[in-house]
Amino acid sequence: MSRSGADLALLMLGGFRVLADRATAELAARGHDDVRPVHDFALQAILSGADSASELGRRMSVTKQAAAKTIAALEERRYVVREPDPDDRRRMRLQVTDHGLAMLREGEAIFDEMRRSWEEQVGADVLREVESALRALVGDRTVRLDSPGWVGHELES
Amino acid sequence: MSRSGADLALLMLGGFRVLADRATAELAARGHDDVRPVHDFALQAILSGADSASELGRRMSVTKQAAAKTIAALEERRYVVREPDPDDRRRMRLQVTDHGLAMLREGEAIFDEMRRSWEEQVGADVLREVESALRALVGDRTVRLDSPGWVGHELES
DNA sequence: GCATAGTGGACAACGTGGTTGTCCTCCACT
DNA sequence: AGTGGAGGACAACCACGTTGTCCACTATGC
Repeated sequence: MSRSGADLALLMLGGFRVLADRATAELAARGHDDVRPVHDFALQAILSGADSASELGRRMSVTKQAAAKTIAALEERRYVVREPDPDDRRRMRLQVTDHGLAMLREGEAIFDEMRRSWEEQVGADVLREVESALRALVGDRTVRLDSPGWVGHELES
Repeated sequence: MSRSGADLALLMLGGFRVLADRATAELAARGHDDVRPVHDFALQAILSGADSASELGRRMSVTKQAAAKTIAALEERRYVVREPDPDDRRRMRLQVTDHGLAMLREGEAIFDEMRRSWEEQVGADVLREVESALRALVGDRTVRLDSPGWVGHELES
């Protein structure tokens, strides 16, 4: 096979999609429907300090407008609240709600569980190698999440 | 770190994106601008027998409408031509042009070269393990390519 | 031979998650 | 006080999917 390079790329995309699709389904099963990993990741970023739209945009390497849309979605689903910043009247400070924290915890557990089960399947040392090899490939780049659509699909069972 | 599961997913996405972005840039540098890996993959599928919109849709696990749009893009860029099928007057038979073949060859070479260089970086046996571990995760699922936007960005250098 | 079911394809409307571009408010600095 | 820059909102647009509908044609069954 001479498509090995392309296949490899597809394999990575496939791996991500499998994980993301399962996580979406599992999250839905646990009561957080209509949530996709983007939301989880964004929430994570907000929690770890990206408390404004502009800042969130920077962290996720998307425009502030895109970040604002994500935030609007999160707000609508009650994962975050926005309140005017008393110190800077331009800003709307973001705050993760309890509901958001719960979702975050669920997401974390789901992803960790998937990792664990894969580890069981292929072996701990192989997984370690996979991770470090991927890290070598990806380097220090921030992983951008601007991938509309990649995750909004049903499992194909 | 307790985000290891989520990080792992992100790592895969990141790996894919690094590969895809580089391929896009490299393809552009070689005269095929405005081509993204989707096009390469679709062309590949057409070449290997998916010679109609419906069939292409089936192979790529998208609707025939989506496939038709991809085909329209490929046709516009002169990578394929559509001509009426003399035996079945409903069909428009697809044919990859020389220009398309050239792009395919370039794409292949680029992906293979990236694979080779990664192999050099992490070692051949590690790469083999990565591939088989990923294959174990992905399973027999067809990797869907319905990932709008994931690849149309500039490298961040 | 002919009605009916199914397939290929086109068109339109829509959804999602991005992008630019513009504008306004407010902060910060000279 | 005036000016530059940051935060944010709004609108238009793009890419790439999705449904839904419709038509032309093929294939099948009586």
